Amino acid sequence: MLPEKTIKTLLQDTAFGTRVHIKGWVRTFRSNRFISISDGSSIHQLQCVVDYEQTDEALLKRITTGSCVSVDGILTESLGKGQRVEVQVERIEILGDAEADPEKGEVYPLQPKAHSLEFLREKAHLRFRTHTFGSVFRIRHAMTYAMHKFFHDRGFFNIHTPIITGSDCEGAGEMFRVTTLDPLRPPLTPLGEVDYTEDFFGKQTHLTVSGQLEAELAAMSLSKVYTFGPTFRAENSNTARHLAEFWMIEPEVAFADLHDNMDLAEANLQYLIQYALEHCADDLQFLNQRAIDEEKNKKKEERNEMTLLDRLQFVSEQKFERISYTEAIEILQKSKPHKEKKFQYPIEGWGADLQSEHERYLVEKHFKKPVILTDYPKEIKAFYMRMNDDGKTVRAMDILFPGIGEIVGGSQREERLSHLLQRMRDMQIPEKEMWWYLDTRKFGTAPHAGYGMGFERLLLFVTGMTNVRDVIPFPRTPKNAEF
RNA sequence: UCCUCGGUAGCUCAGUUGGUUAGAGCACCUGACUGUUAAUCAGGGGGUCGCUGGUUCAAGCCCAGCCCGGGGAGCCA
Repeated sequence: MLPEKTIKTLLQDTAFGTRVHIKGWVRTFRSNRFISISDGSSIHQLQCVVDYEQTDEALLKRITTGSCVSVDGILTESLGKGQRVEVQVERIEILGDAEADPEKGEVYPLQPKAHSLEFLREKAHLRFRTHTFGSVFRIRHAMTYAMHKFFHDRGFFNIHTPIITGSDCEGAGEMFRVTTLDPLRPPLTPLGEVDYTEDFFGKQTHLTVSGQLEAELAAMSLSKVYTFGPTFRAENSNTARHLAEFWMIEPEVAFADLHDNMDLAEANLQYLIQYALEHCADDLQFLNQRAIDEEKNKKKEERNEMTLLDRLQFVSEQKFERISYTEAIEILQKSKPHKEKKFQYPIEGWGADLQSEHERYLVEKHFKKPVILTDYPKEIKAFYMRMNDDGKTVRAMDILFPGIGEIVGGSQREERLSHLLQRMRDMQIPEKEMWWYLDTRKFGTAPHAGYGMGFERLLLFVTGMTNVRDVIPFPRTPKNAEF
């Protein structure tokens, strides 16, 4: 039977003397008397006090770290320090042993001590049971909820864009193929090529790399829409910021220009951070302390100037700096590291894409706050971004966060058919396959704008974790699809 | 994919210029203790030193190739 109250609510309870029932997993068992139990409802455990003299010794032996127990007892004010309430155990039942004897079976791998994140990544099926990952995934949930709430409260409609896509020109990198053909003996055309007309969908299909183009279609009627779904990139990226399967939020707004777009994205980010500060205080407090402890092992120059909580507070209040790409190049050319030739990649001048180190300089050294870069050269941006009157730049915007880099990438979209067609020809995007996208520009086209926000990158910032593989339950990266 | 650092007990790590039987803390087992907070104390078991090959009288240590992981870069969210 499901317990009436979670440990989270019991820890707040003042009904001392009442009988309570809890179920959960043992974190530690101290002094043959104190069982620290977690049910995941909060970062905190409930201490259950067992009378070892009145309890069967064989049963006590089975109360080990990781085992699952059911407890009936009396809620009391704690006699010891360190916790407000505890439960005097009347009856304890082992629901699931966590075998502790190596001769009988495998040892439960999680000990009541700090494990490395790399080790826990290989034990992703069990890492939910640690403080850190419990906190991370409670926060991940809160951010999912707050994301929907943010858009819902502003009159947006959530659109489920397809995960399997028939177009391979979404313009955002390598795609995973989706097929039911026999890989060893695919049907062939007379020319000896694979005959995809025989495939499940009658054409080549892939996993989506973005829901943007479909979201644009919906925005041309529902005005304000957003997607929040999984996204797939078959890039051989091996970094702390990239996943082959990640979650992305893509709002698309009719009648919005680039400024509206920046305002929305800034409000979006600040709302989520404030929501976390307000609703995830316990978990953030834990992660804050965890980060402080971690920093102690680092060199002075690699340490953060602010704690996690300070950073969240700061970013939720500060206006983001907004500058154009052109201004950014000027700042970089006047910068100390440029003059002293400290950049690994020299500033090539106007037109070149910014390197990570340049973005980091702008965000972490020059402005010391989130920066929105706008109006990039058209050559380094996607075909659907709206051309400026100068004919050289497009209405793009990237939001750069300290320690993370690009957290949002967006633009005002090119709504003028002739301009769009010109760009597609320049960049060799096949018009034929994009007929449905071009139709929106033929029939009642409207100015509109949108952006993509990397959910895991947002979570990096909110939780203070430093690798996206540690903010998604089961990370998919090159050479790793375990669990 | 490139650069770089690493892989030694279940975990975290030490292991000197190549040299006898490869160590510590935690975990585990046995016992003691019992209002603890990652409980404490005593004792015990536990190793294909990532894999393959090479150099050498002798390799955890040197060399080559491969596998895996971290950090950085590129691609981007």
